[in-house]
Amino acid sequence: MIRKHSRQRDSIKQLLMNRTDHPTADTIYTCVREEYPNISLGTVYRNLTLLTELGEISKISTGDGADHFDANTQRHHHFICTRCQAIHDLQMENIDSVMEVASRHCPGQIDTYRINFYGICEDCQTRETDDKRS
Amino acid sequence: MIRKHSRQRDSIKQLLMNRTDHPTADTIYTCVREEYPNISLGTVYRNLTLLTELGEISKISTGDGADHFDANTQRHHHFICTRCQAIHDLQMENIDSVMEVASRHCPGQIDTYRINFYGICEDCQTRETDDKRS
DNA sequence: ATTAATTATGATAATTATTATTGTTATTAA
DNA sequence: TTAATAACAATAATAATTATCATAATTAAT
Repeated sequence: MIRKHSRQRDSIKQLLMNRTDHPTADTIYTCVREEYPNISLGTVYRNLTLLTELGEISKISTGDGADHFDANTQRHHHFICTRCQAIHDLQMENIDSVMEVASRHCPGQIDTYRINFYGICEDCQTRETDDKRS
Repeated sequence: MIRKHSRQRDSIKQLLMNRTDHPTADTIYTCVREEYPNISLGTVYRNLTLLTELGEISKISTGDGADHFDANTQRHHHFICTRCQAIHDLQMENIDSVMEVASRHCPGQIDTYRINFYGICEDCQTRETDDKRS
C-alpha cells in the first residue's frame, strides 16, 4: 500500500503541529478550510485516521463528545478540565513504573498506557472567583 | 430535583453489579429486555447517565466505538485488549503518587484520574498460537 | 384507598460523530 | 506524456447518543 503525497494531509499535520490545544476533526476542518476552501470533512477524518495509524499523531478520547488530536507523539498525559473541557498537556517525570505495577495482575501483555487526569483548570477557578465577586 | 424510584433503573444497576465484563448501553438493553421486554433504549441511556452522575456506576471510554459501563466504583484501572476489545479490571496497588507527580506541572487542581493500559490479552495470545499450529 | 402532582417511561424523531461510496482529480513512476 | 492509482470532494449511510412528547408509574397528601 504505497502512499502518495497530498497537500491536504500536509496542511492538516502542519496545523496540528502549530498548536498545543487539541482540536477535534471539526475544528481542524474549519481551520484548514482557510487554506483549502474545498476540502471535505471526510478528507480530514481520513487523514487524521491515517496519520494516527502511521503514529505521526495521536487521538485523545476524553469520553465527552468528539475525539481530539495531538501532534505530540512523545509519551505524555493529559489534564482535562471537567468544566470547560480544555485538554492540557502534562509535562511529567517518567512514571513507567505504573506499567510494572499493573503487569503483576494483568491478564495480558501491556504495550502502552494512557492517563487522563480530571479536575478544574486554573482559568475556570479564576473565572469562578470573579463571578462571585461581581 | 427529587428522584422517583423505578424498576427499570434497579434492573439496570442490578445487571451491572452481577457482571464483571463492562457492557455497552446496547448490550445492557438486550439483557434487560429479558426482564422488561418493553424497555426502551432511551430509558437505558437515560438511567446509565443518571447513575453515572450520581456516582453509582462509572462510564469507560476506550476510544473505540461505544462507551462501556462499570458498577465497580472503587478506584481501579483497566486493561483493554487492542485485538478483541475486551476490558479487564486491573487489581493493583495504590499508585496515587502519580497524581502528585502530575500535580507539579498541572495548570489546575486534579480531582481524579483514569489509566487505560493497552495490549493483547492472554486469550488472544493463545488463540494466535493455536491459529499458527493448525 | 383516592387523588393530585410530578417523575419516569416507551416510542420515536433528531442530532452528532464518524465511516463508506463514487465519480473525478492529483500525484508518481515509467 | 502518459498510465496507474492514491487521494480527493461531495454526499449518502451508519452508529451512538440525546431530545421530544403523550402516557404510565411513583410518591405524598388527603
